[in-house]
Amino acid sequence: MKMSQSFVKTLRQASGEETTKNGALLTRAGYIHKEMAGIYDFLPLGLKVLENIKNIIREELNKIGCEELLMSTLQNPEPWEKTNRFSNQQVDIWFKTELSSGGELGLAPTHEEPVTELLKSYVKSYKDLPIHIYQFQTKFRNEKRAKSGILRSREFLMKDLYSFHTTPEELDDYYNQIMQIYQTIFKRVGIGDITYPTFASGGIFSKYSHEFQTLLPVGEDTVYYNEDKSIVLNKEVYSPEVLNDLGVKPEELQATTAAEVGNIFKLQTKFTNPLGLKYSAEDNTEKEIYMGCYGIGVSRLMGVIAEVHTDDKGLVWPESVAPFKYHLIAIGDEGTKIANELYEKHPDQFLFDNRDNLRIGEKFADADLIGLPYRIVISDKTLAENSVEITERSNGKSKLLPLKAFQKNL
RNA sequence: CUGGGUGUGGCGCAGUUGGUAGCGCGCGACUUUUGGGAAGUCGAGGCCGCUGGUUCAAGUCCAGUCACCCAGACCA
Repeated sequence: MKMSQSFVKTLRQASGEETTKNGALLTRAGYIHKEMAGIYDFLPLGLKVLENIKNIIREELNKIGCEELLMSTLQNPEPWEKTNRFSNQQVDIWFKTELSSGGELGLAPTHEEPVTELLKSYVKSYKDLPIHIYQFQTKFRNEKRAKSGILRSREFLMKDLYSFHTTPEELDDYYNQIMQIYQTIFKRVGIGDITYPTFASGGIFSKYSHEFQTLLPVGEDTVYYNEDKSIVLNKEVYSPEVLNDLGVKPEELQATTAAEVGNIFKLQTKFTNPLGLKYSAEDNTEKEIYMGCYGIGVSRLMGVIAEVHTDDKGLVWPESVAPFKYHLIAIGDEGTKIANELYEKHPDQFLFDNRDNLRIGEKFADADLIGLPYRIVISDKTLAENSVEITERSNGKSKLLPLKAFQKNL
């Protein structure tokens, strides 16, 4: 991407409305733009980060045979009425709209009902199970208080996976498998060391669900954790009974704030029964289907990664999710010529700051702010040694690399 | 939703006892600069969130309303 051709500009100061690092830095660096409270646009760089995160999740889920689909956002009230989740009294975060003919519609806050309803058309026999399907989809939740940049939005991107099984044991196995996969995903996007599976309330059908909590000052949950035993539990389930269950004593736990980046539930038959999703077993009797759901807030995850990976100069993206690997800057006529050639050969690898008439300091400052893993400078100085200068964003260390060797590795 | 705070050029802010709006940055043109956010000259840009009221006169006072921020509550 050539910066001269992008409509996006970096900002020296973020709007005072953004009080968190993720909100302020992502805005200043041109990744996101706020429309309203909790409603954001993802600009070209921000979209690339989202896509990188999505691809990591996709790779991991596809490895274990999950199928991706894309369901509708507009919701028919009927299935939701069967589980008593369409009324504003029961679920107070609905955005609702209507057909021109007057019928009421909802904008999906989650997808348990429609996905269960969908499968009624396809699941008949034990031979059709298990099923694991997921999507990346925009969800709408009318939060009373959106806040913290893109950590708590009213419109956000979510990965939601649903699994359907013939037995509770099979659901348990699958749930445990997802627990592992999630940890791989969070590791790959660069927050593995501070993200923990966390005991949280499991609703009526299972004692616990698991949240994936990233320990973070701006997080809105309080969790208790014990690093040695690798135990983390949400404040909402903190009780003598639960501590006993988990085998920890109160004095072994430390309280801290955390941001929830994922949540997995064993739903059992909570949705399949009321919606009438059943299957015929080998003996031709009708049987219940056991369901699980597994979410990752993708746009929130981007915010959490941004919140964690920063320094006083700006963002410091992990290479796995960075919008580009290299931030390319040329100095002088010859440097510009070589940089252009390099860019034309590998346009996907570089964010090329080819803006005219900008002082070099400004370009460096923007490179730091935008936070790509490596900054490449090509100038008369480096070309005198047939080299480029490569600087790691994470530690600021620079070295010269022979131009040919650098090109070879692209 | 409760409590507190804030809405004034693109961004950050100032605006006194009511008298017709200003600063910094940014933006445009030109000149000189060019390895860490340059300097000069000239210039553009504002229904002071919105609606109503008081007044000869409202950014300023009053009422209503919308939006935004913070804390809390909520988060299936």
